[in-house]
Amino acid sequence: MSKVSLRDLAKALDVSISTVSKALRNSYEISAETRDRVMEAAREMGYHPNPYAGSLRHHKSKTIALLVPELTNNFFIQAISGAESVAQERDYHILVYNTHEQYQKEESIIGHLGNGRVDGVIMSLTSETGRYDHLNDLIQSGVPIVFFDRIAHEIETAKVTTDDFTSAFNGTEHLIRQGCRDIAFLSLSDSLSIDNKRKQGYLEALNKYDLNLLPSRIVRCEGDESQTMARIKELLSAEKRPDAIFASVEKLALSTYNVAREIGIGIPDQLKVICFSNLRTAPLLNPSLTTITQPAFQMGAQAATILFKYLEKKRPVIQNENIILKSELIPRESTRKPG
Amino acid sequence: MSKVSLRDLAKALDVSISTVSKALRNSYEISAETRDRVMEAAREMGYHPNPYAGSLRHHKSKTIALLVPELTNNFFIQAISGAESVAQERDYHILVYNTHEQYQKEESIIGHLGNGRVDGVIMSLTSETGRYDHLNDLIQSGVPIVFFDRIAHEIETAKVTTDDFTSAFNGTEHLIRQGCRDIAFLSLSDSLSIDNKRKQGYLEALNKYDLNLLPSRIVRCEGDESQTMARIKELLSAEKRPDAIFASVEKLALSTYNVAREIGIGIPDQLKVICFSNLRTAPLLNPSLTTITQPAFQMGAQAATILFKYLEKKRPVIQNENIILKSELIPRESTRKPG
DNA sequence: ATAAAATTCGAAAACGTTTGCGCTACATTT
DNA sequence: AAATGTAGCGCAAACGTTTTCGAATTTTAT
Repeated sequence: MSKVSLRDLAKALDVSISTVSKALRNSYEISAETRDRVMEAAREMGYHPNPYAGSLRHHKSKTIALLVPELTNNFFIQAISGAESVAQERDYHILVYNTHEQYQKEESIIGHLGNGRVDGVIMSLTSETGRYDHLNDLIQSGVPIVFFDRIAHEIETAKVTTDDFTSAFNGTEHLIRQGCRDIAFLSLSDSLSIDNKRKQGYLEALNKYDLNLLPSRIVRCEGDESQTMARIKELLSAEKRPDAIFASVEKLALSTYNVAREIGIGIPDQLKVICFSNLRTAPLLNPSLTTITQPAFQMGAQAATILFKYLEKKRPVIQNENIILKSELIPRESTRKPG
Repeated sequence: MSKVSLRDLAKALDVSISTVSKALRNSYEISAETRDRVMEAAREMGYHPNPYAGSLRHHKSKTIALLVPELTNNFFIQAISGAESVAQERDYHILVYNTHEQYQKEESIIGHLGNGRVDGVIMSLTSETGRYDHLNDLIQSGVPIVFFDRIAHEIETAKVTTDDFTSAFNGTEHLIRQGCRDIAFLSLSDSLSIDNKRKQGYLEALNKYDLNLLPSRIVRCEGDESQTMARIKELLSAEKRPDAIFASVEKLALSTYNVAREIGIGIPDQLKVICFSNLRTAPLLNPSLTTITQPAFQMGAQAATILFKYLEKKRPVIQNENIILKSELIPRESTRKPG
């Protein structure tokens, strides 16, 4: 019942270990007769090869790591799900790590990955991550990385993102067309690639329509839920408050909903809200939420596909490549024009 | 830059491999001086031990597997997150697998886990799972399993669940007190432990209040989104439709919302809805959704804690144990009494 | 018939660790 | 001065595979 090794099989069949090994891998060196005997015995005794012995021999683990800054997040979960589905097809295993938006954790986890534990890494950066030595070291040690969404431009490898600039531009333009003239932008972190792209798209749209910007309209929301709620409440309680909110990420929009409800601001009449989001319940919210929805599942699947393509090579060095998928702007009640 | 092994260190320092190994593990056999030299060199040359070599030696992988029937599901994600957080504390690694509600996948994945790849397993069953041979085999081969939520009563091990019967009873009672007299129950699968417990709690409440049950009021919703939508639409379009829906799982409640909106049934006035759910946006829905919320994060964390407790032992055989955590009924608009 | 070639298998090294044991110096005890 | 003890280190086996190479046997060719 317990572990059965090649040696056990060999002993039971009175052949050598190497014969058993070869028979199981269908080597031409082994006669059909012995092969069948071995196969039969292997099934019967419930033999499963020890994966780590093989890994040791081949310097391949058939395992990849997936690092995300948050687990309880619809976007990242869908991305993980996408990567998982293509990994499952290829009989790869996935180690999942939560970096909790902390650079220190990211660095520590990456440090545990460079010694053969995984063949490759798919990841999205922490909002704190500003230096990339740990990542370069990992790549130098022969473990390729594919980034998705929150990428490091500085590193030469494949990156799967969405058209953040254009989407943010379109989203902002949408707000303007719905009559907004004073749009605030809720951002997560200054060091985040996507956040900056989105901010620039937002600014570009303001520029196109000659809307001038108060510096206080760009609000960085770091910290936990209560802290961001406080920042948003401050913004919305001011005597001249914005007439729209562009939230860079989903949770900031939800916080906005909560604050608006708390201090009695009506959406969309007094405040319009749009955000990047993969919330399945966006259509069911009160009011239903206008979203820019990223193809999260496809992003994860794409990242995995690229990684596996390179893993098949002998020395996998991933070429610089930018895969940019399109997000979809879905207008709903939260940005409805009055009347 | 690339892989550096004990051998490389030994060569560089002109000592034996075993000296290096012992020095790094702070063995008393090694002098403080050489220990420091070794440590220094290890840091300098960027040595990280190959985990699989150690696994091979120790028959321990410092890795556990997590099997869930769905990934894009708030409950399971929170549970995974809980397990991940305690695993990270103890420097364990987590392999995540999605069984996609398919028995065949569950069986196949479990088959890949019995050969030393993982030290233990935390899992929730597929809605298809009716036989448990694969799980018993795994346990027999020395890999302990801890179940959470969707458990197998037939297997002697630790199981982390919630008070499904009581919660369902209370939820149903809540509906009755809000004036409902014809409550339908939306179920996922007949073979699922939790589903049956919940159904029984529901029936018990009907019984207590002498409400007799039409058989057509228990609706099994298998298949994909469109199929369950069809079943629900059928239920709600009948000339005598129920005045409340108790959804066994979150997604059935959301489907109910969609159907109600589609065919113009007002919640809560014409139909009240309650469900088991870990949706963070439940308070923001239109109308806000009354939920029975399971302590998903804690369930995952508990399951992991128990597993690790046993993994520290030499021969980890987990004793039969039922940990039952309490869910919380949170009344909201979707079950509000008229007037 | 013998030589050559093909078939089938086993011995052993290797992957990178850990660890029990033995060996060498030297220090300490009688 | 001999006997014993100890500190510090290296040898080698082991974990479970895969794979190269050579040995043994059988088949085929001459």
